[in-house]
Amino acid sequence: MSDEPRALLGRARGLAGFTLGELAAAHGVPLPEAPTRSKGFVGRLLERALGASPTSTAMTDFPECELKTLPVDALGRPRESTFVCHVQLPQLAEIGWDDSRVRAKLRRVLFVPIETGRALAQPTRRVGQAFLWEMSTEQEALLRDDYALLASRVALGELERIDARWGRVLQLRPKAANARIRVRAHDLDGAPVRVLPRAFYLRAQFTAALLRDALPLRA
DNA sequence: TATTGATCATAT
DNA sequence: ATATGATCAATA
Repeated sequence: MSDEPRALLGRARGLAGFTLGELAAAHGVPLPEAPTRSKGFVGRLLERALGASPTSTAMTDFPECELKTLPVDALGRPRESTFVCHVQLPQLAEIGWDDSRVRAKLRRVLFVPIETGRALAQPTRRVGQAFLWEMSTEQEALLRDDYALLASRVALGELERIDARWGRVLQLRPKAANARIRVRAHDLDGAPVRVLPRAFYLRAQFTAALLRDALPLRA
């Protein structure tokens, strides 16, 4: 690998300790007024702070690295799952793990923890210690198994039986503006059907493990 | 309280 | 309509 990911990590670590308010001010970004209306704000702010091309058509935010903010509580535990990518339902059955978008996205990830919580107003939330993750053999085996399970059940026409409980580390959940949105898919006979869009997510328990491996607590 | 299913903003 | 950035809010 080039040293780009390392350089990026260094820059991300330089942001540790700053509040989102400070970061927004430094980049001339207005802070959203309603927290519920600002779901993607943190991610876009960090992209900007780290110089990712906002309109990158590439698979990942940076040539060799995907950027993900990670909301954590006061104890440093992830508060949410992590979105990976939409599922291409019509093609899922034909795309194996090795060629999947999930694997491409997760090849190398720069995680930036952000301390978040109901009691913490967005401008006062702080950036934590960023870390770089590349999946281990064991982690990839877990991801591959979950992907294979989900893909095979979809191929069997059982999409509607799949819920967020499936998968040990990788799950399939709705991903849409609302529950009435539909996308094209097809049933076992190849007949077109319209279904709620789904996406792959990493379970919070999984990213918690990544955090522990990367930033072990010290006494 | 942890997790699932639903939702919101922005851009192409 | 699709993709990326996610978090909200109802439920188990």
